[in-house]
Amino acid sequence: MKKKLIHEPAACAGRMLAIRDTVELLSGKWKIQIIGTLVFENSMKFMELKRNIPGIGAKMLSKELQELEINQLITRTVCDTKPITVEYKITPYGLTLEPIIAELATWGTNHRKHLFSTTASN
Amino acid sequence: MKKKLIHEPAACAGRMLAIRDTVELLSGKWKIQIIGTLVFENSMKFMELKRNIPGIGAKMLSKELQELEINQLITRTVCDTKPITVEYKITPYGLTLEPIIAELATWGTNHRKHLFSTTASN
DNA sequence: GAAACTAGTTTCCATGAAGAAACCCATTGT
DNA sequence: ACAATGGGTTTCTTCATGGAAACTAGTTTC
Repeated sequence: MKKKLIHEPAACAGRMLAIRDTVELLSGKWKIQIIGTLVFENSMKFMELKRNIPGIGAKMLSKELQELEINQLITRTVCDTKPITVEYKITPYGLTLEPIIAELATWGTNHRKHLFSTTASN
Repeated sequence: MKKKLIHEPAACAGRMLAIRDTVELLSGKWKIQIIGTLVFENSMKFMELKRNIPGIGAKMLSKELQELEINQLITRTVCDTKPITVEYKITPYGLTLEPIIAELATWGTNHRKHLFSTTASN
């Protein structure tokens, strides 16, 4: 039986390409936060999102949402309410990002503890 | 027994903070690629890294490596070879990023297939 | 009629990220 | 003497990111 080579050059290059692809799709200061929120809440209005993500401006939010919609990670639905509202919802495909978001969250949480324990000993 | 509330506001905000922390630590065009390479290869020289990450310039590489070192994700060791070489190595702490890198890689790989199957039907 | 709300778009501007190229230093090879 | 190699740093310049504020537009409330 041929031994599986972890460092097979082609596999390594392909892996790096895949990583680049993912990172590029989630590039920009806010996309991960938006996805993170929508993975959690499933669907939100424009203003709810704006309130939920402190610091983001309307322009940025609208731009990032457009890009996420283009990549089919979220859907945009105009609701026929009195003052018109727009609902942004995560797609099943967008939900496949959940493991990434979860890993980012748990790592960040542990990192906080790590910082505490190392700076406390100074 | 009290039911665990996923949407507990404090937990949600903390989770978003954790995500921001992680993303910020890995911000920049190249850090994830560098970490990805070092998680895979364990240790590399400066020039090896430069060759392995197509497109990166010396300035960027050096800057990103410094930042990663500050955050204790990698170590920098000057080797006493004839033309001096510097070895960059992932730390045990840096290795804890492996799950994130792995998720990014698998998602990116699946995304390629997803793109194929949707554009092929056009 | 004026103001407020939602959901943006547009314009203008400042900062910063990133690339290219030149340079530095030490050593080895020719 | 000169070029090459490894590991950078410095300078200069450009382009993209992103923020603030003003504006549009339809509907409802005062």
